[in-house]
Amino acid sequence: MAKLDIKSLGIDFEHISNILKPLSHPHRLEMIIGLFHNGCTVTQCQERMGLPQSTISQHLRVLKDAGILKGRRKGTEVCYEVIDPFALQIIDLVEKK
Amino acid sequence: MAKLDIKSLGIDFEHISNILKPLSHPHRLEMIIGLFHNGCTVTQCQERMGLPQSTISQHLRVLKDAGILKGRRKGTEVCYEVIDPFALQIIDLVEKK
DNA sequence: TACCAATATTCTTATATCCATATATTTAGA
DNA sequence: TCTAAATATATGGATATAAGAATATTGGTA
Repeated sequence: MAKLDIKSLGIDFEHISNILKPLSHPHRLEMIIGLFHNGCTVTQCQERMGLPQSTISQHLRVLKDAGILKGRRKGTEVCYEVIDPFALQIIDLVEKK
Repeated sequence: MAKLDIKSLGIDFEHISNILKPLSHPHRLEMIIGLFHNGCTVTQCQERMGLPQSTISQHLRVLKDAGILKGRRKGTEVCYEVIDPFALQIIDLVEKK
């Protein structure tokens, strides 16, 4: 029986790990799931996670640079939301786990 | 409308990122998916990926230490297989993508 | 036991990540 | 325009990760 060559699957491993890597940090994972449930602003993240503001901002930036989040300004606040479909699928798995 | 506290979800973020992190490397991702399609031994990985044997072994060790893989010895060879259910779900997503 | 193939480990260097402190930027409102 | 609140960026030190070369181990077989 001939095996299916993995290359024929046409998977872009670089791209996928560019999504997975930012998600694979406990703080970022908690932050991103918290966006749905407990508010999407930096300050709200900061309050529930108990981390310095700059640390929160930096984690959000990693997620934004990866194309996972985008920020929407409302006055002085920025509300972050998940925009990457694959990331959404992962988050779904995590929540069901 | 009262928001659901994220803590009530009881998600173990540390544990999840301990699975996600090892998966979030392009070589390891390719390796682990190749296990299904193109052989599960170190040598087979090595041949299809074109990396030094020690590099392959080290990546497999990371995955094994995380509890994602286990190795089954057959004589002089070791056949690796995925044993973590969450990892299997991720792999499933990746293949369907 | 001696040897070979397959796999694992050690060691080393280079690079990346994490996270806190301090500082800058942006926006709204007086 | 001055100020305060929210967010972003710069910097630096500690730690972690990546990967290849060299070496060690394990298992089968003569």
